[in-house]
Amino acid sequence: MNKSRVLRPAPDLPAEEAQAARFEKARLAQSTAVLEDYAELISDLIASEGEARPTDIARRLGVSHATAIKSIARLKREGLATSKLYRGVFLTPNGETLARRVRTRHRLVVDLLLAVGVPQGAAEADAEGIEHHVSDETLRAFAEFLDRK
Amino acid sequence: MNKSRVLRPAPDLPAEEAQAARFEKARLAQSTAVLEDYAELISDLIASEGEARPTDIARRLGVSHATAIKSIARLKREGLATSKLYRGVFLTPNGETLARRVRTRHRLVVDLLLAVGVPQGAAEADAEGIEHHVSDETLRAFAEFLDRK
DNA sequence: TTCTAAATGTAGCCTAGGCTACATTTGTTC
DNA sequence: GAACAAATGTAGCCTAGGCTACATTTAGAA
Ligand SMILES: [Mn+2]
Ligand SMILES: [Mn+2]
Ligand SMILES: [Mn+2]
Ligand SMILES: [Mn+2]
Repeated sequence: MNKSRVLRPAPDLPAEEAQAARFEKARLAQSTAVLEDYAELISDLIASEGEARPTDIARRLGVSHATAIKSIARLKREGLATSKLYRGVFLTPNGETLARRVRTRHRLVVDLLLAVGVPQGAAEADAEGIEHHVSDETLRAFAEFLDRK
Repeated sequence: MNKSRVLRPAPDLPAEEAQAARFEKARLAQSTAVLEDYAELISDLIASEGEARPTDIARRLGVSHATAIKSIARLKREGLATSKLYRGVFLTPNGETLARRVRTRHRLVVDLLLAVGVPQGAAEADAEGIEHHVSDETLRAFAEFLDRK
């Protein structure tokens, strides 16, 4: 055993666990970030183009089409999307629900950033990553803040 | 070729590229998030406990010690940390610089969230993920907003 | 109808970051 | 100084999400 463990006062265990819980939450959010971005994008493409094709999805995301197809496979596996061979991608009801939630959240995050004075370009760029870590509770606070303004 | 590509008006290419750039930026930020959290945590542990040991790092992060050791290996590979066999972990000058920057940013993000009305617990939890996606430009806007208040 | 380019799909490779199980070293205690 | 428990390190496995190269299918054009 390391001597320092004995000489040092016991660390604050609850605080340590709370910190670990925060990191775990961030890791969990990260693990669904890709699903969220795909759902939002597929929904956008269907709305604006009438269909969501793997190539278009890939180009918008800046990844290869092979990568996009692999992620679409995960979406299907998780019950968020469907597609038939050589046909476009569609969202299941669960996928649609996710897309709506994600789109709303994305917009609110951008609006909040703009409201506190972040320049347009930075707001739009940073929101793409930030959004996935904004909890419902935080989102509510953002909405209330924007209302008050 | 898909018929719809012909019938549909040409999509706005610059906008598509801009969107891809935003996603790419988010992916890049994600790829350094782990390094940032480790640097910040190692610095905190050295400050508060006098040393940063793999077991303590692992417990604070909520991962196994094997995972922590593997990530520490990456920190070393990237010139951010050093360690000798069975000894604790230390930050290189580059690692220290990173830790300082990350700690400052972390605090600013929490403060900004609190300032717009996010409850303490949610602010601290969400900040752990959000921080990695906050650009310098956005951070500056946060600082100015907090100053104005 | 046939040809051909684009889209789609598949295979196989890589890295990061999780994990468990096992081996080694250390340092305290007896 | 030996024994033991804790810490540290290693090995090997897994999944996600990147990539390139190649195969197949589609659908518009000739
Ligand atoms: Mn996003
Ligand atoms: Mn988004
Ligand atoms: Mn963090
Ligand atoms: Mn942090």
